[in-house]
Amino acid sequence: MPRAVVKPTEEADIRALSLFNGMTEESFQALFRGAYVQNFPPMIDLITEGDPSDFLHVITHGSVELFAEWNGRETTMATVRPVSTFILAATIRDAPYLMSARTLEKSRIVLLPSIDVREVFATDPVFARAIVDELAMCYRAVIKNTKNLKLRTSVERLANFILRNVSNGDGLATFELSMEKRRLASFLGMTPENLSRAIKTLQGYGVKVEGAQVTVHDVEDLTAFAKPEALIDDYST
Amino acid sequence: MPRAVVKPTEEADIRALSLFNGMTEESFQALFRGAYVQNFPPMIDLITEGDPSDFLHVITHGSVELFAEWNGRETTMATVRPVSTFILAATIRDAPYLMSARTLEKSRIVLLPSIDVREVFATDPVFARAIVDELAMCYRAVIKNTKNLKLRTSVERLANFILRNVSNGDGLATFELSMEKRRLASFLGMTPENLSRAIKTLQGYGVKVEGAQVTVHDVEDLTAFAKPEALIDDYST
DNA sequence: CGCTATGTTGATCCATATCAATAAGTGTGG
DNA sequence: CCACACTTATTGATATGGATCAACATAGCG
Repeated sequence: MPRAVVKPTEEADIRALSLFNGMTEESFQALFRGAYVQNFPPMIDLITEGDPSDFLHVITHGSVELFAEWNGRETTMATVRPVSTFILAATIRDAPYLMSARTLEKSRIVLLPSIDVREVFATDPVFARAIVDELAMCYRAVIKNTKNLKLRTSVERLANFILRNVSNGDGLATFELSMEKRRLASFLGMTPENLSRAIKTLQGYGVKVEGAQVTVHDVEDLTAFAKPEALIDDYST
Repeated sequence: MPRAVVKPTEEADIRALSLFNGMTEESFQALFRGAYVQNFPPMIDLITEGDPSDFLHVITHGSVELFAEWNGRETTMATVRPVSTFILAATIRDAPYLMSARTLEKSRIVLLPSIDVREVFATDPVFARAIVDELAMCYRAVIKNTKNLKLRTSVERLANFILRNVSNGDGLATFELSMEKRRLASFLGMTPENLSRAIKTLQGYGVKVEGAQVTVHDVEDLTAFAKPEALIDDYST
């Protein structure tokens, strides 16, 4: 694999991540000494579940899908976007990956040797604290996701997904789907056919989907149906 | 609430937990200075989701159910047994609990003020490392659980649950259910009625359930059906 | 003991998956 | 730039896993 230099602007982006922004320059350099960067085309497998976790991955451009397989079935676990890290827990525990990862678009990935991450963790208390914060947040995100899956029907999950995305906007109740519908379906725990029908069901609550463009005409109405709540739908805590 | 002294044997049990066993005596004492212990009857609510996380909980006797609610529905997220901690992530992030907890039997709980946990975390690198390990393990456990839920049918989940429990035994393919069936059903993501039928279905694979006693007559056969795999069913990594 | 909660079984309903056909994009090479 | 191939999305028909409702059995527990 061709090893590329990390661009200065890129390094700055990564350093701005909460995981890295408080650490000493010395620690940061120690982390990046063994790092390398690569550009990947779409639909390239980056990691396969079960493999040893040699690198902490940081995505700086593009998008990556985390997915899992069992007995011939496959499900989307998450989609990762810049700038963020993924598979931190496996790196920390020096344990095999539980999920596979593939690029969805042309993507740029920084690879930090896991051994360096563990090394710096041991010497830089600020970094240690940041890793704990990050892990605790990831843990809580997965718990929220489990509640979402177990307590809601597929239409309710879709309704809340839509609300979460439009509310992030600038007041205009519209947004663009950031992934293919079939991946969204898998992420939400349903089939593509079922997603199509769920969208139709939500038309009754003022939701219109044209291609990737989602518009909510009556946020009140959709909210009354979806009943979003912080302990499931707020990804910031 | 009556505040009780932590018994020496109990303190030893807690110190033996991987989370605490490497830390300095000084740190350990700092953690336990503000600690208190309480005995609770069965079916007492210990914490309610949404509440601020004032204490890290350690269960030393009994059993505790972690559950979540939304829109009038309730689901069992996990059952906690001695000696282990729970709601570590909320404590670390100083964020509201995502799950509620109630005692299932008479239980003894040690409460460590969250503020002390965060304080000692900042000063004791061994403790910091242990917390990270614990959190990473918890994170991975929830990911495994999500894979279990999304990739398997309810009968498959039950089959793997049974295998996981009998294989922990002494070679004899039998074990006792550690919780009521309705809670097991909820944990596995199904209704009690459905669990009854799932058990019947597994009779065809040599599973017999009499009360709480589960016997597997043909582990080979059940394994062939359940297809357990480390990346979902092994809780140790 | 008898009450109350839990568990089982049966009948039925509903949500979601599956199968199948078509339509609509999307990318590729001539 | 268009035609073709291929993937994705939609729609309809049907099957099925699982939920719900109801009745009854059973087991804990005061």
